Amino acid sequence: MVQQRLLDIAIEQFGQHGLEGVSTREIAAAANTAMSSITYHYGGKEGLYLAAADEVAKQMGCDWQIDMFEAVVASGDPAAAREAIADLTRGFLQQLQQPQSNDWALFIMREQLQPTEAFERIYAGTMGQTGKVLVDLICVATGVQDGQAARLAAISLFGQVLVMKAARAMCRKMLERETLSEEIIDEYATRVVANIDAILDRMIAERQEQA
Amino acid sequence: MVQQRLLDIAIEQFGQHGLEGVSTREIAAAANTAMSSITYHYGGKEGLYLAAADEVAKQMGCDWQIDMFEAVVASGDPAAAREAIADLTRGFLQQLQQPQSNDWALFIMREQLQPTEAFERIYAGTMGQTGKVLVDLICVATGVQDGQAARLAAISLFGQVLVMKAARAMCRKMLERETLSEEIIDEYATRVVANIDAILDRMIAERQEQA
DNA sequence: GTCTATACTACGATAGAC
DNA sequence: GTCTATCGTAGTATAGAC
Repeated sequence: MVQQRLLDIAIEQFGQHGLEGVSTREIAAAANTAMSSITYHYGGKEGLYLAAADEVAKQMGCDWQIDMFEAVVASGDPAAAREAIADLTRGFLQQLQQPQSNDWALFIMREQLQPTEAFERIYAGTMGQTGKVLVDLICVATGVQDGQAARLAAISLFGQVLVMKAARAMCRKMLERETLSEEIIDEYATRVVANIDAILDRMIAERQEQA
Repeated sequence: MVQQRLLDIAIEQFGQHGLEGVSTREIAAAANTAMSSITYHYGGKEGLYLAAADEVAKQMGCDWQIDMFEAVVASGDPAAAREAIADLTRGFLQQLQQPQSNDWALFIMREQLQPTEAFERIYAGTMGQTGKVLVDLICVATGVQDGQAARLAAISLFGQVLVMKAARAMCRKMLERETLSEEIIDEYATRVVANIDAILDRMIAERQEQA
């Protein structure tokens, strides 16, 4: 399928070099087709970019099932929620480590720095849903009612995962490694899960102090 | 000064659009000079880019004094180290919030995604030094001897700060705000400092368990 | 639907006037 | 030092053949 080939290569190339860093000729050549196919199927470079964003939103969350986490939220069980947060964290950290996530992760990072309409499309998909579930899980795990407090906490948890991808070059330097092996990532995941445990405990203590 | 104008605009433009996303003509025009000035002063586009990276490394850490934190490390006082980590966190979060950091922060983010020689230069400056001090402070604050454990912890702390800049578009969406006000950032800083406190306590407990 | 050929614009580098 | 002029290359879009 010419269209799927074009999309895959578009995500890879746009992610790596940005919208302006790639030529439609390059993308077409890599997809073994003529440049004018892009004009025909997507109306032009911009159209292909937005189509790639939709594809990113699709690929991003294909691995996990939000429903399971939503069920935990519905159950209202704090211990289960805490376990679910740890699972979500480990899963996301592992997904970010897999090479096939590189393409769409780069694409998203670029859109974070300079959001365009493409970011709206991506956030409307898996990203927004996952964020919402994480916030809800934090509320259940801590008993916190204040949505704002839970959202801020969710961001701080997410940051600990994100950093391994978003500041990967710095992490490599700090850890004095050429590549970040699976063992290192596992070690880091253990650290982050312990951190989250400590943070949730702290949030519960804060809530009880207030009362 | 033509050269300083070129550097400032280069950081801004290269940061926003990447090396290939800007033309030397645009940069020269924005600096009110001729394109050939870039060839003359920096040898070409590439030379200007590397010069911009050096300028970024300079601007990045101009605000704070590493020496002060190094003195705390030398003192070996755990309570002072903990306070220093909180100060460093708050300071960096505030610095990232200031609009003038946008230009060089974008430049660095781009280099994290696709490191070039420019990243080496930036890391060799403030970034590497700050990272090292943070690791040392964590060792002092927790009594942890294992450098690797401290480095992983440092990364998780840094991630909580970084996320507000690197995933700003997502944070805005999650917090349902068009702009991230100073109040929100203060609230977030309070959350992160409390998180760090809890994490350091947890690390001390882990160390005592091991013994 | 997919390709070739072509029109038009903008790029970076350089030479040379001042 | 800073400018203008120009060269060769590469970009997107489009028209038309098959």
